[in-house]
Amino acid sequence: MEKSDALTALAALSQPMRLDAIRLLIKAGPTGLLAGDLAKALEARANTLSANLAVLLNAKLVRNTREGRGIRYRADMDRMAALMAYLMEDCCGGHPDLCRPAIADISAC
Amino acid sequence: MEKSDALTALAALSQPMRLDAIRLLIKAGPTGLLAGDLAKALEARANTLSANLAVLLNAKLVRNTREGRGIRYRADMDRMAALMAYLMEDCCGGHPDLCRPAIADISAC
DNA sequence: TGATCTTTTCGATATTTCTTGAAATATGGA
DNA sequence: TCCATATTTCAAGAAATATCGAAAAGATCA
Repeated sequence: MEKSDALTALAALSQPMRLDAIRLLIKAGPTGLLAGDLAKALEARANTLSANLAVLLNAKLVRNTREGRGIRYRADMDRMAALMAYLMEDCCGGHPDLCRPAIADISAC
Repeated sequence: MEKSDALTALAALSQPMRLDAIRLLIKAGPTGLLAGDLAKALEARANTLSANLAVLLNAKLVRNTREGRGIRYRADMDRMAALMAYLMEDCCGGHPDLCRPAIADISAC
């Protein structure tokens, strides 16, 4: 992951509604959630949530697919894992091998 | 970690100079870096860097100690690990046990 | 086709954040 | 004490971001 991608992802996550949204999507797992259900769960207006989901989409932290009238959102777990790997890169005082395996395991969730 | 702590940490990380700074500090390990050396490495003005380090301090992602005329900064690896754990909490579709061990390992770096 | 439901887009305003120059504070040495 | 070095604090202006109401776009069903 490149620096600009990490910055975009971190900025996307650093907003209350978006942080709640992605955690709900992560919790929901591969099934994901419809935008409308997410709006209900978050007690958010449809247009505000839509704007925030667009930010998460732009950061590639979520993906969406149309499903009848609704649109289903899913968290991109690989991207989340890549972000965390970027943050911890070169940790352990120049001995990254001590950290990498642990980080790799997260992407297997 | 609570939601407000995670938001503060993510906002702190989502800025170019601060992201570079914490990664350098993580790379530097327990020794950390003097503010002045960090400023040179980042080619940043002292006051701008100081403002950004204050944001990282407020987020508790770094700590500082005076050392003669200089001030030494160190990354708080426990806090970084806690942030990542918060992000991945309840992942794996309600079976967090699959993820927790991997995340716990990161804090051992 | 027309009615309805779901979601997004647009335009405006309010708030927050970033950077900078100037000044202040703290430490160590002559 | 006086001076130089290192870092922070303050105030202000520019830029980015969040939210809202209104309206538009896409999809389904009678």
